[in-house]
Amino acid sequence: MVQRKTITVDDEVLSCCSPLIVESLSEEQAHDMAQIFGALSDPARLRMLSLIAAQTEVCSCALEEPLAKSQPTISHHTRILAEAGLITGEKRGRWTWWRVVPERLEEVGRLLST
Amino acid sequence: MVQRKTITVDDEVLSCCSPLIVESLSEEQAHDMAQIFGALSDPARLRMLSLIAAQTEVCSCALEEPLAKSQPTISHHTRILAEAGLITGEKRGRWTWWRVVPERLEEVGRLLST
DNA sequence: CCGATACATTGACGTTTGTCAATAGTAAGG
DNA sequence: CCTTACTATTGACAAACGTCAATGTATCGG
Repeated sequence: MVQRKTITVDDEVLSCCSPLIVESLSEEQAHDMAQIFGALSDPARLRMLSLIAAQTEVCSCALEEPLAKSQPTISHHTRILAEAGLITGEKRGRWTWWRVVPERLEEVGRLLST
Repeated sequence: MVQRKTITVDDEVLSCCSPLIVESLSEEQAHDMAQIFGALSDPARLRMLSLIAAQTEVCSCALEEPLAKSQPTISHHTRILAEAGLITGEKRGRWTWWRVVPERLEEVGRLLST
């Protein structure tokens, strides 16, 4: 399933401390980090992320209304957040339940720390 | 000067702890945060940021070669990073010297911390 | 089975973004 | 001044992005 897939480059980028500050980024590292921050660079996705974080578990249907976006758009955004490893989706019955990945948020946050 | 301008919304977004996790984001907050993360969502800008961070002060002319981009493109990216408050430019003589704003990086990083 | 429900995928459209050539602005040196 | 050097701005163009209608897929209830 797409929602459970994590991009292949996480470990290389986030394993250590802060490659952004410590060393000069390679093109690959920069590309991978850009993808992660790109997932955070849209208002709808940020609000979506905070909505999911507010409750511990949210199904896609509960996002459509507060974000005022169509169902395909919601699905599109959850996919992008999931591919960045920021949320995980578990399909139970007809619903897909989303939750944030706190460790991942911490990791990304540490990218900006000295 | 454009390089010294900081966007007006910084305080509202970054003053407290972590609005992303704590509360549900307003459209304005989400828009402003998205702009900041958007500045970090490009490989060229990330490498540029790490190049500036590596040395303490860099002039634009020293970025053109390692990034392999044209001069207008470099100027474009420095502008975006500066408008996000991540770097500051000081014009001395003919050169514009860029440096990172560590506190700002910390602030942005804390947005992702719980 | 069949209809309904939740979600994903596809295709299309307008907008934004990254890029560079060309041009303009500004500061230093003769 | 006039020229040279560094940077910003403008305009143009292709690629990427956000959005939604239409369609597809899978799951539950009857």
